[in-house]
Amino acid sequence: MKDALRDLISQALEKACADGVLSLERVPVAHLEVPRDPTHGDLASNIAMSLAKPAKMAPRAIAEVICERLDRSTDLLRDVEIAGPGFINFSFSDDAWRGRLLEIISAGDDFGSSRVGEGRRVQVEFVSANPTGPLHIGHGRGAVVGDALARVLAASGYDVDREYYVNDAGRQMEMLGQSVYARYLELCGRASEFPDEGYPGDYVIDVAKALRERDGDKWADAPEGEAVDAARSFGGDLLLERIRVDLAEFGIEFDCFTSEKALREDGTVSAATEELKKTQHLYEHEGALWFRSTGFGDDKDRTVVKSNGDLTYFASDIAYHRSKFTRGYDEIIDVWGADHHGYVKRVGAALEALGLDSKRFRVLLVQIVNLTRDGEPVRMGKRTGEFVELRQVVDEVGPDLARFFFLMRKADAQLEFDLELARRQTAENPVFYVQYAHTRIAGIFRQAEAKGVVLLEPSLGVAAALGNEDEIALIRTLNEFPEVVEGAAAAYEPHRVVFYVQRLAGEFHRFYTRHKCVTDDADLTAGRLLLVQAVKQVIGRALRLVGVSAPDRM
RNA sequence: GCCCUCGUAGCUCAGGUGGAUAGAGCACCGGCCUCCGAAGCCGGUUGCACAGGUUCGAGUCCUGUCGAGGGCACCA
Repeated sequence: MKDALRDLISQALEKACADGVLSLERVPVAHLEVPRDPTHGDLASNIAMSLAKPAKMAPRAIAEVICERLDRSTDLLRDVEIAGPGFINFSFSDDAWRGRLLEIISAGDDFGSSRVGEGRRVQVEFVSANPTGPLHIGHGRGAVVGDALARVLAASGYDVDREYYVNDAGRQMEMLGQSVYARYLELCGRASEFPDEGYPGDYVIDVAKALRERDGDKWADAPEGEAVDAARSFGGDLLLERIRVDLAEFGIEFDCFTSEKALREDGTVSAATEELKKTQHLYEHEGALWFRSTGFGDDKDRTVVKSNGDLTYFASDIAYHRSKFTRGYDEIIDVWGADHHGYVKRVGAALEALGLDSKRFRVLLVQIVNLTRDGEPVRMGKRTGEFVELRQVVDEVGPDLARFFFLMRKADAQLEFDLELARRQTAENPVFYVQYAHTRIAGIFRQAEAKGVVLLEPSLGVAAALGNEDEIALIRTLNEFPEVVEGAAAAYEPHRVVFYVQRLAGEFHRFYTRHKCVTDDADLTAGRLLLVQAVKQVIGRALRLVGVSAPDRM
């Protein structure tokens, strides 16, 4: 409908130019949007205002010119009016809306999908937590945002891959190895000294136990270096597996896990470093090799090769991101915790230095989750050993609530998660509000079936029974869905889908209390069933789009 | 000190890429089930941190001030 209207406006503008009442170098495409205030029609255009300057005419006069030349021979429009400083407000006819309802139903679960992505390959990298411990609630937020974003992009016609980057090389893993080794020695009844910077969490003991179960006491007498290596690789594998299971139970899966260690071992990192050396953006200082990231807007230059010859983590990062380009992705999205925001510039700088288009690289920063219990902050951190694991939270409140909750804010806003409140609200919360709308509609159909109502094939004739304000308003809201999804994809803001579905559910609940669907009037019943079927379809699709279930019974 | 993200109702948060009279939920008070599930609906009070600027028009863009959180390693 929007496209049809846009065409009508373009025609009117061209006609106006031909008539000589309007002089424009080129006819612009009208921008149409749904007005906040429903009394301002179904769609509003500000085109007259934006043309005021180039056409050297008063906005309202331009609006007049357009309206006079608008083709009204079709039954698309019911009303057109000029309002305020020069808005043109369009109202569609009820017939047009009923026709739209049928289109929505026949599109089925494809309604909401689009092809704006044009099949472009996009990679979403998210979670990417070090396999040095279980996931905590902050990772959960990143996981949910990344997953929902991937789903929204896929629905918008992108070819999406989900990737997890495993930082399994470097110091953190070394500390894990030493920590596990120390616990292992304790279990074997040997003297051990727990490393100062080690991981104190109890899970490390579990890992040590598992190692001992597999290998017995053999590492207790092995050279320490070898034993720590074994502990590290065993622990890393085990913890990564545990992360994978936790995420899978949360409904999140990845297409690909890329190992930093593998990138180092197969020469990807050194190759990227060599490549960078050719660019003149590296220089030597005090025995180390530096990247001149300040040349690309960074605060300070960054080390790539330490003076002892080791490659830094940054070197791996450069190589890893370079590999994303060579793997043929058109767009690269990283979902990072906000505490890593300092790295955005330097990675972008490195890509640019390598001659890659850093505009195709985008970082979505997910802000910190402030965990509280009855308003009191809960301290977290692997270092202190006290933190709330993601799986505890998911077990406590369920995956649907956890997901929904994380998506009720935009990613770059800080979020407070109150465990006690979440637990208490389990019976009464926004997810159930939406899911309840879905089950209510399922209930309507159960009722209809019980009463022996025969469901009719969708047709204009059946839809003809619909026409009151609430019915048309509901269709109008349904119609907004594809644009919401498109907008969410374009802005990388999956939370928009969540807000939309809450609005739709609310509108349905209101409709439900005001109007009965299964009535004595067969025509009205058929029409209303058609309408609520569409509502159920869209709520279901929207919920699944953010990974939340849409049950028929609760 | 420099950088990043943010500042909207008592609290938690939206505000669709600059539009018309800024919205939800929670909380508080009062109503609504002989009728498709009351996990619902209806009614009631308050707000864009502050000061400039850009233009027909700013919660939205720019600058500054104040405030919150985070980041500023040859750590990962």
